[in-house]
Amino acid sequence: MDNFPRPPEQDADHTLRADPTAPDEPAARGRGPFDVPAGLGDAPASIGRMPTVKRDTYTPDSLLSVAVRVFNERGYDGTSMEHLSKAAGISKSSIYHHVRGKEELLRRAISRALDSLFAVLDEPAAGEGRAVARLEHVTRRTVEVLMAELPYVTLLLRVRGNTDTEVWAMGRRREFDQRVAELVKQAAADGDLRADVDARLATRLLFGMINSVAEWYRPDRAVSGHGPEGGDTSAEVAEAVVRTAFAGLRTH
Amino acid sequence: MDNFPRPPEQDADHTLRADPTAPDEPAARGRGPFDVPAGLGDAPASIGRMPTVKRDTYTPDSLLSVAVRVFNERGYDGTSMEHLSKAAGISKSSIYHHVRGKEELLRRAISRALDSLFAVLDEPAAGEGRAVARLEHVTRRTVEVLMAELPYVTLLLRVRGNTDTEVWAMGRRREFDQRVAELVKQAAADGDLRADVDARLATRLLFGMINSVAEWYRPDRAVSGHGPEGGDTSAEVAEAVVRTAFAGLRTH
DNA sequence: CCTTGCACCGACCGATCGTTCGGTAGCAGT
DNA sequence: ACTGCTACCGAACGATCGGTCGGTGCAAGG
Repeated sequence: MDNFPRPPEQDADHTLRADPTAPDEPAARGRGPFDVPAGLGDAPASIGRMPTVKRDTYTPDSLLSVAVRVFNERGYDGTSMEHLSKAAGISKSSIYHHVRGKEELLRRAISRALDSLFAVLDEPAAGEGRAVARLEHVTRRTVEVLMAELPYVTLLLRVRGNTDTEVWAMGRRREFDQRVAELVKQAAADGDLRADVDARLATRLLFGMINSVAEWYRPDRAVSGHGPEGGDTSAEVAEAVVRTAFAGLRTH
Repeated sequence: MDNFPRPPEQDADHTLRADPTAPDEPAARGRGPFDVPAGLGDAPASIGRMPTVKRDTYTPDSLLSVAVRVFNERGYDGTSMEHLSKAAGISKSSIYHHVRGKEELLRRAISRALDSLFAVLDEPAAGEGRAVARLEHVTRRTVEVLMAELPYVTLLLRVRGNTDTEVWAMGRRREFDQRVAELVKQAAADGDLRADVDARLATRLLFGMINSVAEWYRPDRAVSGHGPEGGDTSAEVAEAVVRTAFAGLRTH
């Protein structure tokens, strides 16, 4: 029905593995003093202490980036703390040194996504000019933010509402949606959008197109040069979404 | 970011409920001989036995319809056999009288979705005429099937690849996708689709729009009369998707 | 009346869940 | 040398997981 890359190479069975000591990812690790953890390199600019060299241990944020990757591969409910510890290369109990628990990881990730998305609505171009132009701007920028914060936004889009955190996330997401829906309604009132499709339905279809980018875009494949080989840059995809959504697939 | 109706009214906490005997849904049930199970009424035409009256106990299919509803509310991984037994109004062990286990329920549901979707590609109008017309037909019919088989297709769309069944489902779904992608490529070669958006990307955005219907459509709200109050019928939504995807949101 | 078989049950299984606890090695500051 | 702190560990917690087992009540067939 849709596109997606690899299934997460399969744990064979996901219950009762043959050799329970076999590591999932970052091979045995002697646990010597200076083993660099698995998923560093995307941590925020290290503050204080030794400024550049050595960045060794986990911070809540660097651990988060590992956790979010696993959440997206297996689903939040399908991810155990054991999975996270294997992926991070530290023991299960060590995770609790950095964060309160599994749900805090989810909350941090979703917060980050929501903050980035709401920031789009505060950009000047989202509040000035004709409604249809503001709507196009928000569409373009939302796609760009989605791609820049891909794993965090992806997690947000998949929330089901099973915990308090998830219910809160769904509520804030609905807020964002309604802000955009108002733009659509205004643009329709201006006569800039086709009248034969209801504004609420149009909003939903627009978001359907935008959000679907999270289903197939993989940043490692995007190395600028577009075309059938390399992936596309963020701006190129955003432009294609705007063109397709507003002008349609068909030639005229 | 998108639309959706209610979060599933919250179990408060989802671990360690205050009163472990409190039922989740179909109140206590004295377990008398003629308690009618929770989710009947959408079972296939009852074969054999007493033809009309009495339809009491579960069949694999009627149990499936209950299970799929819960799967969609809580997510597959977030649903325990205990959740299913509460929703069905029978004990956990009784479920195993009808199906082999949790994963068989998933497999049956996904099979049903895939069969319905692939059937669209075998319709005459999907193979005759100009590629762009065939593509429009497949788009329209896929939306209609998605709405008719909503819970089953929704489940398919959310599969993550954690088990063998899920990997198989993702593979078959990719097949469907590629069949449609070929139609897009052909229509682009005919000059009927805009040349400034790559065919692969166009396919993905088209599916993004189609599949997003599963995120917000709720059949109980669709009582024919369209407009701002009642929902829309299947054919009306499908028509709107085709119009929006092929002609775009903007007026010309 | 007796047997058969279906739909269902409570009790229980070992495994795994998220989380807690009591450590310990190594470094910085004094 | 001692203290305090950070980042980590293994072992274990009670709860819950998907699934199995040996029944039980009852309608239908003989």
